[in-house]
Parts: sequence; structure tokens; C-alpha cells
Amino acid sequence: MKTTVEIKRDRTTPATAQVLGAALNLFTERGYFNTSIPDIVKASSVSTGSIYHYFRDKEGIARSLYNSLVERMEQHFSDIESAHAMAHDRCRAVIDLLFQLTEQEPAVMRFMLFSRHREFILDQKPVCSSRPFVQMREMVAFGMKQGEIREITPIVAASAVFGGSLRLIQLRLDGILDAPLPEYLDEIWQCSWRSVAI
Amino acid sequence: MKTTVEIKRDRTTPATAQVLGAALNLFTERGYFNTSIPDIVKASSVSTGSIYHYFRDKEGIARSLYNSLVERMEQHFSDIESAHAMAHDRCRAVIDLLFQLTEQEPAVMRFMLFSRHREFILDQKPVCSSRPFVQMREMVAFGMKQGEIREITPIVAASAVFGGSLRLIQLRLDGILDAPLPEYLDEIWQCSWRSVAI
DNA sequence: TTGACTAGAACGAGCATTCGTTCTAATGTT
DNA sequence: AACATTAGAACGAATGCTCGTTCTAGTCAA
Repeated sequence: MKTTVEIKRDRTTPATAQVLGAALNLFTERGYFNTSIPDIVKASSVSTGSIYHYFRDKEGIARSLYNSLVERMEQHFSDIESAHAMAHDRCRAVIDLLFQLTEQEPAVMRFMLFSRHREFILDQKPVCSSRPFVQMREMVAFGMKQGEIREITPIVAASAVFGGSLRLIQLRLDGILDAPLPEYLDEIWQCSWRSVAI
Repeated sequence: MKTTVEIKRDRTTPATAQVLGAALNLFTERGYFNTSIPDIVKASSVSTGSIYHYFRDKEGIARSLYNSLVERMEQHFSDIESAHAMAHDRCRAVIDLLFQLTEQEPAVMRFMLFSRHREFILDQKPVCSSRPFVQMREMVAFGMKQGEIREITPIVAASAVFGGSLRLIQLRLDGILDAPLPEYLDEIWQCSWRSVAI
């Protein structure tokens, strides 16, 4: 039996979508603490009262945003695991996806990877221990078990495989890189895989 | 001829050191915006009046902190360049240094690498384009010119060389890694160098 | 005595949040 | 069909509080 609360929480109205969209942009452009509720009201065209009708408080907006984006990323990664059998192909597909997402939805990427969530979402674990990041490490561990990847400390291997690409994403989001990331995919993937391949 | 302002800015009193130390800890533990001036007053045992005597405003504290740490890092890197002639040795020494600093002064590392300075220090360039990061990229570019490193897009090479280690630093600071970083130095360096070596 | 320094109370702006109200549309009642 | 009832949704002015900053008075060293 569903409780009223659950029903309410699951519902997605146009208003909440507008609020979340506006919040995503503002939070990534100026940061959570430089964004006021009045700012969100203006950007979303949803009134203060309505915002507090749908979300417990300002932190609740950020939490809801974070959860939905993490969930979405989880789904992407699971799809990749289904589509590819080898660790090599899985890891490459992950980087390909992240590069594309960075170009298409930089705000999403900025919020997921480079916001300091723990500063504004209380009792939040670091991003690095969220499901998607765990999935990435599992892919590498799997590759090691299958003999695709050299036997080294698993987390070191995972850092070697994904570290360079994550760095490129940061450089791109910070405006240091002018060209779209997919142009670098082959080069960085060659480096990454060389670093851990047998 | 020095102006009064410059003289004042250069002076380092015990009080300013206490304020900067307290601010570093508070900013990295809770974040800049979750730290109030009263918090800094308590933690530093320096009164509000004195703080505003030495610093223009709250942002000034952060700016002063940032500049002093960047300067310190620049010096370290220049020393490394003097001590080693090969890109291989220089890059390895940089990682070694960063790993040691992370263990000895995690707050410094956290503030330098993983604070979102641009959110609280206005008209601040992204860390990635600060001198130390440029120095790191120059080391790699130099290695490529000397034939130590394969010919690929320079910034991709730099990301490949340092990306894995920076990732490990983040994991360590976020509490995902239990062992001190220097234990992983040999492994990650092997990966990093393999990824770009001729 | 003078000028640098210290102190912490007082100030006012801006913030997150609340509240009383109105609006909308669906449901029930006759 | 016509009206009454109700619950959720929307609104934005009002509230109370926190914070960065300023101010005034006091201390100390030279």
C-alpha cells in the first residue's frame, strides 16, 4: 500500500522540472551558495510558494537534482555493461559517453563531477563512492580477473584508466580546451589502455 | 618606490598567520560559505576588528591564502626543474611531491586542488590555468621535444601523465583510500609513464 | 602623545522560510 | 444540469535571523 507521501514524492510536474532545470544552470554557473531562492524563482517562473510546496527546502532541490542525475548515469553504465562483454570495450564506451555528455550537457557534467556536494547536501557521501563510480571501478576489476588488465592494485588501475579522461573533461569545462572532447577520444584511450594492458 | 599598501600586504604578523591557518582549516572542512567571520574569530583567537584591519574582507582572506599556496607550489616545481634534467624524472618528482603533501598537509591540497575558488574569489582564473599547472604541462611538452614522450597532442599527454595520480589524491582525500599515497607511487607511475613513453 | 593595533557591540542588507490567501479543477450531491 | 464541497496548487508579502562589515572606544609600544 502506498502512502500519500510516496505518491507525492514520485510525481513529476512541469513545475518541478522547471525548478530543477533552473537550479542546475544556476548552481553550476554561480554555485549553490551564490544562488538565492529569488534567483530560482526568476529563472524558473515558479513562485516561492510553489517551490516550497514541492521541495522541503533549498537543500531539497539540490538533493533531488543530484539523485536524478546519479540515477540517470547508473542507467547509462548498466546499458554499457549489457552492450559490451570485454572490459576494454566497456571502459572505452564509458569514456566515449562522458565525453559526449560533456559536450551536450556541460551543466549536468559540471554538477555531477565537480560540485562540492558535501558542502550543501548534508550527510552526503563523496561522489567518488556513488554507484556510477563504483561501476567504473568494477569494470576495471572485472578486466583484471579476465586477464585483460595487468595485476596491480585495482584502484590504481581504475585511476590510470579513467584519470586522464576525467582530467580532460575538467580542462574542457574550465575552458582550457577549445576543441570538442570526442576529437581526443582515440588518443587518450590509447594512452589509458596502454597504461594497464597486459 | 613601495606604496603603503604594498608594504602592508607583504607584512606577515602572527595574527595574520593565525587567521590564514584557521581559515584554511575551516574552508576545507566545511567550505567557504559555511564558514562565518565569527567562526574564524573563534578558531584563530583574533578579533573581528583585527581581522578587518589586516584583510579587506572575507574574500581577501581566501585570496591571500590562495596566492600564498600557489606561490609555494610554484617554488617547489621550480626546484624540481632544477634538480632533474629529464622529463621522466621531473614528472615523477612532481607526483612524489604531491603525494607527500597530501599526507602531510591534506588541507593545503584540498584547498589548492579541489576548492571551487571561482565561486568565492571573484575574477579568479580556474586553478588549471595557474602557474603550477602550466609548469606541469610544460614538463610534458619538454619531454616530447626531447623524444622521451611520444608525439601526441600535448595536453592529452599531460592529462595521461598526471590524471591518474590526481585521481588517487582525490580518492585519498575523500577517504576512499586507506593507505598513504606514497605506497602507490611506483605502481601509478609505471602506469602513467607507460601511457606516454616512446 | 601619537599611531598602530585590538576589541566586540551595533548595524543593515539579504537570505531562507512561513503564512494567509486565492485560484483551479475534480468530485459529490441534489 | 446546477451547485456545493474539497484538496491540491500557486502566489508573494511578511518574518525573523544570520552574516559581513563598520564603528567607537580602548590598549599598548615607542
